[in-house]
Amino acid sequence: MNENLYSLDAYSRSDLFVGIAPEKLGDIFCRGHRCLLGSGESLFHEGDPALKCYFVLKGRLKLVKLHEQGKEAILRYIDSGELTAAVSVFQEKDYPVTAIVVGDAEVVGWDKDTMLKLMLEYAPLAVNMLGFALDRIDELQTRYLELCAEQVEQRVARALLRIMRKSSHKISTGVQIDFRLSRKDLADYTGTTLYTVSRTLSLWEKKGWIKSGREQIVVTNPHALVKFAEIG
Amino acid sequence: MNENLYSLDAYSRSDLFVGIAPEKLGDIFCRGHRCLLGSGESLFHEGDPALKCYFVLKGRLKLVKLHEQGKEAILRYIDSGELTAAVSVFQEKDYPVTAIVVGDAEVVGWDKDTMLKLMLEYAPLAVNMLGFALDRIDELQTRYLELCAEQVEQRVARALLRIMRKSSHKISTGVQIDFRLSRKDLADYTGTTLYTVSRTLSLWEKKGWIKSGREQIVVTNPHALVKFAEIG
DNA sequence: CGCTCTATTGATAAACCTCAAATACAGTGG
DNA sequence: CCACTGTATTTGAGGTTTATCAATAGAGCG
Repeated sequence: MNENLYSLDAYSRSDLFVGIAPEKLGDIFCRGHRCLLGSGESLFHEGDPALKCYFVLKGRLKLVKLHEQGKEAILRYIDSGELTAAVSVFQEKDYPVTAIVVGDAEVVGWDKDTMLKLMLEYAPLAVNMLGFALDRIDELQTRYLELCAEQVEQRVARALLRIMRKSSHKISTGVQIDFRLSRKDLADYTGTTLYTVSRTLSLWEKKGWIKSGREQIVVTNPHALVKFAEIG
Repeated sequence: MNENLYSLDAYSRSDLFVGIAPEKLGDIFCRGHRCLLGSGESLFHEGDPALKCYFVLKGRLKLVKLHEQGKEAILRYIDSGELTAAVSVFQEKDYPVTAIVVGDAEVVGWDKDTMLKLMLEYAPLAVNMLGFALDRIDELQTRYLELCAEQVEQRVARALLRIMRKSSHKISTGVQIDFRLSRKDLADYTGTTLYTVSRTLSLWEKKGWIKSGREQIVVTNPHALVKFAEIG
């Protein structure tokens, strides 16, 4: 029962369910399938038939898109309280991206039919989903422009700040990223190489803007980083 | 009356209105504001309060996003039969992009309230909009990956093909892009400079893949271009 | 015909990637 | 507690891609 309560809590905190009576959340919850996942597991894979969409109850997913020559781009981190793979509901397509679990995670999945029924039954759900889709378009467009117009260091700064604003906690020395984030991850997120990210972070460490270790970063001077991200 | 018929025709051909009875289109049409636009005019500008969303009846829009240092990215061309600025309906935000008219165009705009009423009255409209939003996310993600992983020439090839598939017509010597497309446009679309695009097109012209003039391109060997776009 | 905008092309420089090798670190099992 | 092993990270050197700058040529328009 504790588990159920926990999950319902994650539901009700999410903006996805704004406008839906809290007592209905149990119903929505029951009609999906719960799933526990370990670090590095993939929830769905690019090219698989898109059968379900998922709500993250706990933990985090990394959405990546793969390129032929082995390169990959991190499109987004999906924190708990967020929905992903909404495509599955509307189109008879394969997943266009891969979702990889970061740390441990717990998700609920609904298949196409169930989700369609839920959307008809709980109208705000569809509207909220459209709202989120538009948010994601905006974010992608912004990052697309940054990738076009800015140099690597500036993009890394923006990436680090974007991740920090979404998933970090204060510690004595600064603001720490909540999850394991390697140089390679940051590189894939910003369209560069792990070498360049490493050099960049080393430089910032010398300047006292950050403090970084193995797959782990603390931003010690967010203000300086913000300024740099804006001016370049 | 001829004009009305023309416009209704554009409506009914658009996938946006799938699921809505054709005889209702007149009603939807009447509740928006028609607007004729000349080449280079901007329909809305990044940073303006987002009051309306627009359906393109005729002509074409260019969606651009501007960067501080004068650079700009072309996010998308919007052909007739497509909707843009759906953000305006859902969020109290400013437009995140600028829409510039390419050639001459005719659009219909609905303000937020009208659009919300229409969506409630004609349910398929909301669902179709969500479907299109998801399509756009997919396209942006794909282009984002390409920008991360591919070199300039490959990206230019993909861009030219993407534009060709959407807006071209056959002529005796090949497939001609429907609208004026400068080297600068292609550069802004692919995240490079007009110089590099010029060099690339010159090369392809020597190879006999294209035939280009001032703001105008004919693809004479689409097959070769497709192959190049895939292999790089 | 002259004006303006677009395109071409060469030379140069900058940013960044690639490769290679060394080093640091976390986790594991003795 | 320590050595061991597999990653992650750092850093240098060198090369490639692509941007930048500059100058010229060409095309369309009044």
